[in-house]
Amino acid sequence: MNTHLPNLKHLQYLLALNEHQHFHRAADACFVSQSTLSSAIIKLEQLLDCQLIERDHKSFVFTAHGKAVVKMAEQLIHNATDLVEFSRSQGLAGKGHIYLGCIPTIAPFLLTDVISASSQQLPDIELFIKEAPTEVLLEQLANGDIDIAILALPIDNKYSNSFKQTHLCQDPLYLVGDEILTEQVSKDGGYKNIPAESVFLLSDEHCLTEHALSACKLVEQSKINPFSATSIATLLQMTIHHQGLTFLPEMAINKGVAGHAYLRVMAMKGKPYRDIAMLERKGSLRTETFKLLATLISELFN
Amino acid sequence: MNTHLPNLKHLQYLLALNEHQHFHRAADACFVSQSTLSSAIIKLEQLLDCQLIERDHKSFVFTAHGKAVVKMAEQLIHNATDLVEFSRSQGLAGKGHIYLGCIPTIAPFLLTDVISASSQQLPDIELFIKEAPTEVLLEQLANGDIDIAILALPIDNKYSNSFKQTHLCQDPLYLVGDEILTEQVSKDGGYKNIPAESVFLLSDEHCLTEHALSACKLVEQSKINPFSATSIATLLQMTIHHQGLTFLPEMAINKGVAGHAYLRVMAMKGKPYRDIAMLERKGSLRTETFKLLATLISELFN
DNA sequence: GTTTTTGATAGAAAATTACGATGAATACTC
DNA sequence: GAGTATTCATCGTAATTTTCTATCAAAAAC
Repeated sequence: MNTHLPNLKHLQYLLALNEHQHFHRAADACFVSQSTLSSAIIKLEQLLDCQLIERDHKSFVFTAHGKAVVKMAEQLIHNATDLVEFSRSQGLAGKGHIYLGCIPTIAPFLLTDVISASSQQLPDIELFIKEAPTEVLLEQLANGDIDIAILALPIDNKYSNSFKQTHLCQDPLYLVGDEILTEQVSKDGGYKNIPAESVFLLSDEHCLTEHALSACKLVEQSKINPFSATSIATLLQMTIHHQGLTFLPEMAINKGVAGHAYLRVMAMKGKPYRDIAMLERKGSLRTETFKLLATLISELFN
Repeated sequence: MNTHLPNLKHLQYLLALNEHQHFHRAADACFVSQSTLSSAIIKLEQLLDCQLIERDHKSFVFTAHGKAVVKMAEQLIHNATDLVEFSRSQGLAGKGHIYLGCIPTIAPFLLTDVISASSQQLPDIELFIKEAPTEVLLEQLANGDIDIAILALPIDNKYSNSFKQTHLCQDPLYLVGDEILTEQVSKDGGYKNIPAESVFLLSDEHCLTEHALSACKLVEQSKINPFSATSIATLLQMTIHHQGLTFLPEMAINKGVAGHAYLRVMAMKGKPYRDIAMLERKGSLRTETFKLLATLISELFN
């Protein structure tokens, strides 16, 4: 807090004076009295400690410096107006920018559809996507880097009770992999007869791994291959190459990722699924807007 | 006059809040009370019609949009501060930008010296030069496009009594040209024995032409070549090529423009000269600054 | 010489901004 | 678990800033 800054309204008066070259007409254009405009200019000159116009009792001219100030003021007013107009559109339901975070095992299968549906049905909303694992998303949501997060439940985090959850859909998990192995598992109803290290999983920060393990009730650590993939694409490549098994969510399969001739896709016992939800901060006032987006996403999957 | 714009001070409060992430510390940094800052933020949110921060009674976070507003506000405050600081330096004696207009028969011989001397002796002044004929300069001076004009007296213009004149120097005129002709003129004390069309002049908008004619008392129109040059360089080329005569000011000759082997330079009868003066608007408050520049220029020529 | 135009000024009114005290909700301490 | 501290919001009042109305002074127009 150092220099005193001018009142933007007074700068607008200056611009009006420059435009109309006449105190009374400029004042009219600003819907204020002539004396208001006159004293505002004087005030500006005092604040800026320099002469903006030279008067000779009947008329006036802008000084060269006055003209330079006008140019700068125009820019300033323009930027300020931008800021206001930009903000105004943000508060209303169904409008504004939404910063949306999404976990990597959802993003590639959900977001293209969401973005195109949203640009159709919610044309006044602009989405800005960030992809990050659950823990990072929760952090970003808590500190305001993103407005909403789309991820798989449950979440368990120091912030989690300051978030509001909106359930979006259930996403079933499937067993995917080598034909012989998938049939073996199907016949046995378990994993005891498959070779060691034949189950491939994503790395630990992906919650999908957790879901898959709890869904298949795989307890023998030896069946799990020590390589851990960091993306579903890599996971599938590893599975194919080593003739192994893995678990994929339906939304990925629907997008054709398991379309490789070698792969078999098989429903699992107990029809396990993951719950996909949208999170927002409880303090947010844009619930209406976010609900519109949530409804749109739900409808895409039901 | 349309949208209401925010108070820049309030935007500064917002920036302080962003920086300190704490109402009380931010308020301290702005030298206001915590309640002032708190209500200023609320006021901003009302004006912008959106949520900038989300509070939960003990703490708060900036929304994604709040962060965007902070970025824009930073830019805005920065520009506003620039405007103020830029202006502040303008009013003081010996400081600021000076927009200086000069006629083309002075500019090339005076300004390089003036600029270098000024940057030495008046380092806080920055000169911006415009070159234009007298009539244009007077117009620009009157409407504030330039702060001061340097030109040859006398001036006679609808604005001229709203200008203040500062005499800078006397600039003697010399007869320049073909050896035989210059000696002829010198011997005769007049122009009756030189060939027709052997006197070369600048075009009419250059006041030097007027000065030259009144100085030499040349009445016979037939002696004047119908070609009229638009610059001293061209004038000299024409004079040399057609073995004619012309008139040049001392400041041009001192800069070596008449250094061509063929040319003779001869003082004229009655030692005619033009008066060089600096003009400013009577309404200007920067007289002190302009006087410093005038003194500097005078000293360069005395 | 009077009227009109134009910008400045003074004093009162209105609006805005700021302050101090208090309150509510939460976290911290012992 | 009661007491203390921290933190931001709120309320009423005070100070400041902005604006208005009316009037003035200078110059131009008629």
